[in-house]
Amino acid sequence: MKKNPEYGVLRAEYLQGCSVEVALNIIGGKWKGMILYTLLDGTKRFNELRQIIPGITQRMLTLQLRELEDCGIVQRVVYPEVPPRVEYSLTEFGQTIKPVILQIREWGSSYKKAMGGHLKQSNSN
Amino acid sequence: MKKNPEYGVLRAEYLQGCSVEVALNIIGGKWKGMILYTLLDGTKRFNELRQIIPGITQRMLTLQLRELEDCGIVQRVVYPEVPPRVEYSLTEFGQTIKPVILQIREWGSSYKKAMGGHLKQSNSN
DNA sequence: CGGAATCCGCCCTGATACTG
DNA sequence: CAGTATCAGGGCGGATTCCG
Repeated sequence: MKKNPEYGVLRAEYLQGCSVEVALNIIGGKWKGMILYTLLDGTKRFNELRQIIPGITQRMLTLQLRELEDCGIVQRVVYPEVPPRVEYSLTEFGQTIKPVILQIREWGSSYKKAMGGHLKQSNSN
Repeated sequence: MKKNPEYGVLRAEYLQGCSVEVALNIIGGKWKGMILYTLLDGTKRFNELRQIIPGITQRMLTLQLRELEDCGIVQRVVYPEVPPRVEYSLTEFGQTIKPVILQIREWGSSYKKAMGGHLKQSNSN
């Protein structure tokens, strides 16, 4: 999901595959979920996102935001100021992903609870 | 999520990160979603999965199933027959992922509907 | 039938430096 | 502040071969 150099254009590849694949192409990946989860909270500036999401590099944040923008999920607004200010937020359609992300989070939480005690201490070998 | 050579052991890395990341580590990736979606339907044999999931290679199916097994989401049952028969199914806890996958599919479906008409024909340039 | 093992290319990702 | 440019490495994933 990262070959077309033309930004701001919904690419056909985002619509390939069954519905499950289409959705996971958008919210899957290493950073997309966290970015979207962060944006559920409301509009965020670039460096805000960088601080909230642990471990993400500037490059990756930029690239992933571009893809989400291309998907029509995230909106990017540039304010012509000095120093520049860029704000990211969910688009109107992007808002519809909120219950999905929240349910994913809930399941992840229950998974941690269920599996937290099952960690083998055999890695002390 | 693919370095530990010891199978059948829940690895700590599956529990790292916030709940959203934990969940997406399990259902994200290129094939996991489709595999889980297929298994929602019930127990499947190895080659059944291979036929149902378009484009997956034997290697990838094996690797992804192993990871899902390590996560405690998928159960692998080997029948000592000739020729061998191996059946995969969701574990009891794995069943809890069903509403998540279904909601992901639903969102993907609405995404296709919403964006299907927005494809730029500008690639005819 | 259901794998395991090996080889290998590509691209994803990180690190670093530079810019408007 | 919010990027872009460039380079380098590692691992993801495909193709192929072999096995019980």
